[in-house]
Amino acid sequence: MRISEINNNLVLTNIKDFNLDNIFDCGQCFRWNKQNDGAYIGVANSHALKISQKNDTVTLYDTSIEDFNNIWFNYFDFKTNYQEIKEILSNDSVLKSATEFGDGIRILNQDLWECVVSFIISASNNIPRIKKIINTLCELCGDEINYMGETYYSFPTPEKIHSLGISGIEPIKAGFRDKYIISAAEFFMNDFNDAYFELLDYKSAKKELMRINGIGNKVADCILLFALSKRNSFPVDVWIKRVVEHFYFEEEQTIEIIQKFSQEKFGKLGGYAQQYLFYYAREQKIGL
DNA sequence: CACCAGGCAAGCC
DNA sequence: GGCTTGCATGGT
Repeated sequence: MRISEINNNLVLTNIKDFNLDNIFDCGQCFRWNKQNDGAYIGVANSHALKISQKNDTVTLYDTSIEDFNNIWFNYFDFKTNYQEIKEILSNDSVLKSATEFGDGIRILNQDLWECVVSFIISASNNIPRIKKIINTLCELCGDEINYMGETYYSFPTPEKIHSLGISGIEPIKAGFRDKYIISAAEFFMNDFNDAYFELLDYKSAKKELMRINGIGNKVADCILLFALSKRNSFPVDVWIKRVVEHFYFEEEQTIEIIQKFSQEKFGKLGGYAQQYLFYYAREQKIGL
């Protein structure tokens, strides 16, 4: 990767294993929106960003090299060698196809608190509505971010959300999940924070997360994978269940069996495998 | 009108 | 323990 600063934009050249459509459409994040010109605009870590790609050149608009180093380099997981991961996963014929299909997927390193709330909202919900609820929440009580002449909103703090209470967040129409969001905010105002979880391994971090009402097995695994760098985490949702059953089993299996099978099969690369499979299952219509 | 959506908790046995 | 059911809301 080579970085040059042109006007106020950062231009990254010779970028490998990186495709914005793959990254933003594989279901890991909810705050990026495609523009008419093909670029994406989103907010992460209280910073807005417009980003576009043409082949192996990626442009970050109106962004300083400091913000790239402090925020976006880690957010887009540039430290990880995806070529190597795909090579290893390709030993399995199904993953060979899935990694070719979702060639430019990367797992974003997302904010913990935002991830907790986002995946609480994801339960028994569909992706367009998850995005809408999160966006409304940010507009309701996030801080204004002025960027390229437009106003965007940061993800609200636990304190801010908690101060509104269940009735206060009613406008976001989260339905039965509203009480879970408020109780999660309490945890993050008291016992929980980033530093606390950094000390814990996969199993104990999962146990702690599941103390929160609204966080079960699958939601916890998503948070571990997307915000806590537990790349062995293999979240099993309905799509993953279908795709694993389709390729590796003759008939329907329980979630527990799917999860155990996949974790043993993919090991420390489980999270990457899960993302390639999820994208493959959803985008490549294979009769699932 | 049913049925479903990146599940979960509570209530049963 | 495992299994069933209700859950808010919006889209088909």
